[in-house]
Amino acid sequence: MPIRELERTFDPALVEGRIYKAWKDSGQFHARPTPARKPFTIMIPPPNVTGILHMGHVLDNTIQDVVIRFRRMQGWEALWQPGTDHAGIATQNVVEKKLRDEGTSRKELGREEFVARVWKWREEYGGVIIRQLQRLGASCDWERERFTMDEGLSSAVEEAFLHLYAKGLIYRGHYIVNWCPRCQTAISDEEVEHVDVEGRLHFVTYPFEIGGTEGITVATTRPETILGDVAVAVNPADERYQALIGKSVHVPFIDRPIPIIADDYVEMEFGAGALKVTPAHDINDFELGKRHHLEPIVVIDETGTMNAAAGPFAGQDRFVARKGVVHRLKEMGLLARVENHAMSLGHCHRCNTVIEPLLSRQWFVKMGPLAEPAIRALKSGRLQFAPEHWNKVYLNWMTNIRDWCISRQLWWGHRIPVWYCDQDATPHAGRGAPTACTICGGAAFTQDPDVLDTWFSSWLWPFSTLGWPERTKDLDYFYPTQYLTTGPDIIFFWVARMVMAGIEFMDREPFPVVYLHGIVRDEQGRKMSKSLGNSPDPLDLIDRYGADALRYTMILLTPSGQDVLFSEKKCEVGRNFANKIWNASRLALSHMEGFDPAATDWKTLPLQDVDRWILSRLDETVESVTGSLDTFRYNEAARDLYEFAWGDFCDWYLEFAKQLFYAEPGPERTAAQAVTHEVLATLLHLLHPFQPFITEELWSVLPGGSSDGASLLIRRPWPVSIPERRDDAASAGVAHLKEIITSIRNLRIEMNVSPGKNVDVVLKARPNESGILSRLSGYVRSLAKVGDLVIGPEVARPEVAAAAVVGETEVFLSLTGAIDLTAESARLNREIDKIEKLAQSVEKKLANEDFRAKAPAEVVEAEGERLKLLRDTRARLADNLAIISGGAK
RNA sequence: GGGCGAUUAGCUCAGUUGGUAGAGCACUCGCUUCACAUGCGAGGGGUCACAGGUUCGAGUCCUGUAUCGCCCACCA
Repeated sequence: MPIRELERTFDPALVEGRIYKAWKDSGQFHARPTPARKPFTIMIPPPNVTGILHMGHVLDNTIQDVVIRFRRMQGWEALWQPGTDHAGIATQNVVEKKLRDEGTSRKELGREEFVARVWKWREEYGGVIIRQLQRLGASCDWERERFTMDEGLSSAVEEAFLHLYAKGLIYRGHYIVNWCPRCQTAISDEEVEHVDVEGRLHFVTYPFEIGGTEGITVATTRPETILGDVAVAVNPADERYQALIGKSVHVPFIDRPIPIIADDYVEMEFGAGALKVTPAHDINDFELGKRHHLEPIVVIDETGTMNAAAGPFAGQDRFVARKGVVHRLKEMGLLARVENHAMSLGHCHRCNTVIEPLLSRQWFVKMGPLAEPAIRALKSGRLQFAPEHWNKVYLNWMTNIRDWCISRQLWWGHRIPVWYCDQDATPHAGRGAPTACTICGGAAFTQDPDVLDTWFSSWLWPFSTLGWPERTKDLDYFYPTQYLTTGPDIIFFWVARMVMAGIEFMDREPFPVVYLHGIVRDEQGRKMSKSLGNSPDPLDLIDRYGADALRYTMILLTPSGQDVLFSEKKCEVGRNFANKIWNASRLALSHMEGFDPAATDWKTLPLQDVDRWILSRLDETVESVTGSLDTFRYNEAARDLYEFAWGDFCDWYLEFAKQLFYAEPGPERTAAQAVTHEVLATLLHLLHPFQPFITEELWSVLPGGSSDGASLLIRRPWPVSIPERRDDAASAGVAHLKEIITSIRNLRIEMNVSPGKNVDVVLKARPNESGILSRLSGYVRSLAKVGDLVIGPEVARPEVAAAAVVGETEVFLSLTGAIDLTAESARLNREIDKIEKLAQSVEKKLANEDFRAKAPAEVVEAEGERLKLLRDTRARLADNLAIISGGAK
């Protein structure tokens, strides 16, 4: 193809849309049960339906797309299952905000109408993130897109609930839960984010007599909960309080008499050694209260406001009340002192409101029985994390697991499939209301108003998306999946729970391997967030740098499991690399006229040393990239490709090949075309998972490539290693050649030879190297701009010359005109010093008897060889120095 | 309180069985040479956090220390 048909600079905007359409139209993303092939299944971590693409998604989905394309090319029936998560709280919040802007509210609309509005919102905006993923190049099987509120997935949720209910693993009860006063719902322990804060520890005296100031002093960080106190507790072994145990004191403000009780739980050393007991608003106090049969008193309601039981503070916000309580205590002389106190405070994962521990009636899943087999799965090796230190994190959580609060006081979500008899409140679990109450025979029922935690649907994702509870063909074929990758932030929310669900409902772990990548941070190492404004918009980056560049940069930047410090400028690496590939292809294509890869007979092609060398390097690259992808070292694969494509193919091979490209047509020229074509074609295959758009585009214009649906690069086979291609002798020869060329270029600059001027060079080489160097002499001439070139074992040194030693070859740059002898001798002295230092360190090593005796023979031998070479090099350089010095007089 | 990760060139980071320390960016010098200035060529720059230990040999293995970061945890 004539080169003018490809733009001088790669422009992603011109190709991305067209290529993506070609993939989708060809149906190449669609996976179906194929008996002849093995399934390779990846489940997309379903993004929030409210979400917009952020850098974390970019990393996550790029890795997955690299993997799925790699496996697809390897011949697996590769399914990447996409979809979105209904995200109960997040979505409800978004729609509620919209209603507020419209001047109405959820409660005004009523439940049914509100849910209808959420669905409508989802129709309008829910697809944003899906379209964004497509722009990134994600090759999901979009025909299979699922949503956690779909009919099928909802049915799976009911099935799971009823199954666990029947087994006695779901129960309902009054417990202290994490309550978000803003979202006005209970949340699970995992949804609470603990933040270290500097709190205040208030030492409050509870008087023996009403109105008195003599009493027992307790320490508390939450003075407003004083109103709900039912006891003061001390340690039974604490001598200070022995006499007081069993006596009673009065709660300030409301003068309620409460007992002083003894319990081991109280730490004598902490605070005042005495603890106020508020069972309704503290998890520990709740347990303590149960042990001592104390009735909890609720003083804070579900909006975080003090209720009627809070006496004088009723109606105040909890934090306003705290200030008021402290102020009044001081006035009453009951505040002994206040200390600063470092503590950690729970916040709502969704809205960052301070969590209120609240006594309420909720549904729970009993986790112990589910965790046990999930622990065994890891210990037996059927499940592994990568990097493996996450195994410990998983095990630690699993072994200390607590029951899962699954009910949410929301309207958007899967409603709990339990109906209560209107007469006697007996609960009945089932699909739809029962016909008659099993206890009283009543026929009127009301469904539980609460919905289930969003993760109660997400944890079923690996099989619910494939049809469960129906035993579909897809489910049989594609479950279990082969691989999961996600961020460590959802290891408990999602990963661990999927393992438990997979084992419980499918009798099989959902995946054998979980790869956890790092978190994308900004350059200062801060987490990217909306409020900090430090998160670039990935779509904007795609517009400016291209999806290929963004993908490649993210992969290159992400070593296994480490966090990534991202900045926009780093996208330039990926962009420049894409452009390099583009231009190398332009060069190659401009010399392909008349070349037909199908007609290539490799057996008769007159391959040269440089051809054998680049084919060797290509084969090494195929092997290393495949190996790295197999072992989740994506950044290493990307780096190896970068080095091969840029450092070997572009910098050297294409420069070598130009010699023949511009030569007369003939077998040698055809060989150069064939090798260039082969290397480029293979390179495009290897790069395709990382840079799908540009590689697909170039493949479509490469001879033998095609853009028709059948031979899209996305469906081409992954290159395999061809060991016969390796040629160590040619590789060593070319390595030597490159060093010599570099050395001549260096001498030219050191000697101030102008870039445009030819120089004459003499290479004095060992007999065994003269042959290959002579064969390669044309490359020395063109790449180092050499005029006369003499090569041989017995060649004469030019009279006026700058010299260098490369391996066992002496390089002489003939300088006919003026030579700066001072500069040259200074340079030689520097070189000699460098060699001398190296030689001395090797000598010292070899002089060590222990080294000679204990190190492996081949290491000792290699060091010996090295010393010989160093000494030889030094001697030759010294000779030249002597000649220079002689000539200088 | 427990666990984990990090500490290598000015910056961001690679470095998988221990055997002569690497890349990109930045920097210096020189080049618009017929694929590419998103480029080409040649360079400078590192007691691999610190202290011990194992070893003929340690960035790499072991122990400890320091600093930073993350996760888990019911001392109010």
